Amino acid sequence: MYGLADCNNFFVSCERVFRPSLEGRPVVVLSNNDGCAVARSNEAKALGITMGQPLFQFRELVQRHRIEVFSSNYRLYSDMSHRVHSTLRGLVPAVEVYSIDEAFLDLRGIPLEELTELGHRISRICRRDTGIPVSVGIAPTKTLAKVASKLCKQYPRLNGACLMYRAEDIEKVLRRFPIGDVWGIGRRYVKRWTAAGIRTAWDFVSLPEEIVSVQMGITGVRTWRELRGEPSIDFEQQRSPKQQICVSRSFSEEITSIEQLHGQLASFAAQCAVKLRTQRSACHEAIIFISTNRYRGDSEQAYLNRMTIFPVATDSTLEIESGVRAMLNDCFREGLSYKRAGVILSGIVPRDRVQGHLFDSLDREKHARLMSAVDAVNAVAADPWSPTVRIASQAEKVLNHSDHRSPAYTTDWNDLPVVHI
DNA sequence: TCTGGGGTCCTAGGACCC
DNA sequence: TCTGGGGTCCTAGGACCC
Repeated sequence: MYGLADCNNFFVSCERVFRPSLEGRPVVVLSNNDGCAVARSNEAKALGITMGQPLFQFRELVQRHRIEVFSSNYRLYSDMSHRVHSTLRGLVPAVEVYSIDEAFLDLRGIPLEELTELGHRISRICRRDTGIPVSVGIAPTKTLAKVASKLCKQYPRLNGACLMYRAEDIEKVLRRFPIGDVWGIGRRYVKRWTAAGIRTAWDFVSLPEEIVSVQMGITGVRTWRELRGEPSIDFEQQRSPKQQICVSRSFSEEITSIEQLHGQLASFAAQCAVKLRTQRSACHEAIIFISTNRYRGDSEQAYLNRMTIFPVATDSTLEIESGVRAMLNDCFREGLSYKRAGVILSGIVPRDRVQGHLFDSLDREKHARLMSAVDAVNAVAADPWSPTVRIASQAEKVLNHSDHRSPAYTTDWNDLPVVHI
């Protein structure tokens, strides 16, 4: 049996831990740049605010219902996420961290009759030790565990845990479960299946395997099998290193000068490099892209990008940034207004297995020593957007709105709150 | 006026190898 | 008229996830 522990309205719950007076009130957390709603309390959902809805579309609701609005505060959320995950590790044999607010639990070997109580215990202890409400779904496969955890949210009477394993119970649930809510079936497939009269998860599992295979390939067949109770998606305890690392942002204002754009891209490059070093990798490729505001119909649109190849895989901020600078000089077009840009690193290999190069002229030892010194100093400051030590081309100012940011309560003592009552 | 960011996996087709 | 067989690697695009 597998479990899925899913934090309820996670970002909102994080804010509520430190502002208990927000309990019972409508709360929304916004995406970067204060653009869209990315987390909503149940009260905010009830007011009709949808996932990903732009703030300007529901400003009036905010006023009318005194909705509490927050900019996203990832330092707080990722620290709270670590707390939840480590709490879970203390309660079950193995945990697969799936996302910032979800973890799969390996429950093989635990007697069936103990599972419901275990689920409730997990939910209770997470709440007690971290302040975060957690829904625990338990079922024979990961996909069904996901279904079960959704039921917890739908039915408060389940008290945070739902065990689902008897065939007749599963059928009863799947018959009422919209196909689009199934893990692995997204918008495109919903459209296709609905057009064919397949609306519920039960309709889907009742299809012959060949049809699913032809329409959706092997990934669809896995989902189909999982819904039928056959485990087909591996449980992966340790996280594999990322194969691609990206930092990108929309700017709060449009940028026209190459110098200003360079400052932002240099910051993105530096943050990418930190992520790369944190996972002890090096990269063979860097890509940049710059683009205009895609929502503006009244000006010229462009999406420009370049790639650089490093013959010897690198994790040096200096080397990556100089590649970024060259690419920007190459693709920048005068006269456009840029709204979004990003840096992507790929061709990622483990740092201790970097292939050397006969004609390499760089003193890699020296770069490595410098980078680890820089990382050590910046780790103390904790804020990736204003590091203590940075290369000169990095912008000092982030061109980003975050007008409703809460303090980084748990990680930064410079940021400690005034008193909230 | 205002519209997020960061990832993964699979497949088909082309280039290339012997 | 008839034109082999068996592979690998890479890339772009499409789907998905949170």
